Amino acid sequence: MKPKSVDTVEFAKAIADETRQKIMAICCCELLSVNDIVEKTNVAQPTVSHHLKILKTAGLVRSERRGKQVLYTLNQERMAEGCCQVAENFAPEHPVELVE
Amino acid sequence: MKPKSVDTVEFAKAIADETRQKIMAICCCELLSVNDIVEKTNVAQPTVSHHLKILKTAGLVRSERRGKQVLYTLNQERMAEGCCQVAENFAPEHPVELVE
DNA sequence: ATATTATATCGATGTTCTTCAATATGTCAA
DNA sequence: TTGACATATTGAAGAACATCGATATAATAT
Repeated sequence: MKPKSVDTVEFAKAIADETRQKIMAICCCELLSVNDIVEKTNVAQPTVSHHLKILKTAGLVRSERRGKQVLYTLNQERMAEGCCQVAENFAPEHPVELVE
Repeated sequence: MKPKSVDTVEFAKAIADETRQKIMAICCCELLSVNDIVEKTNVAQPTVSHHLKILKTAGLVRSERRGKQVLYTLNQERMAEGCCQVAENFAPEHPVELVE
């Protein structure tokens, strides 16, 4: 069974911004609050929330409320799926696959 | 020694457009003239040239002049490298690799 | 209830991007 | 060298996007 299909345009658009890639890198292996991300990026809080929403809509971050805070973390599995789908579509002769 | 590094923001921006992905899909495994691409996409010729330039600047297509025509083809190797670099940066716990 | 803290939404502004008509450049044939 | 064809560039218009101040919503504690 194939993994859930990925909209490669939406995927690419979601990651096609420097600020978003900063955010993605920061919360790649960590569960961080919005304020943590604001402090680590020097980007205004509404801007961070805006980018998190885009990433969330694309399925690239998970979030959970912890008291007053909302914690975000990158969804690495979806990231890997997106990358594999792009490669499958546009580099069929250079196959790329998930390693177990 | 690591392969040539990829600017993941430039890579993502280059592929983050529906028209460009159409063009990429069309000339993925073929060497096509600009006019071929125009006909297959129903996009105006200047628009196609514009997108080809963006892809070329990002290193994602190769081109060669054949008489009056200029033939383009997708650079699958660079595509695969871009995908792997994105995965390496943003899905380190779900490693993705090029298969030989 | 009220104050405090954390995040989301709204609204405005400036920037970047896509698109295409018009035009320029390049290539070849007669 | 003139004409025809193929592609690239220019310039302009509109759409999409990033950014942030102001404000709304949500959760908690006192």
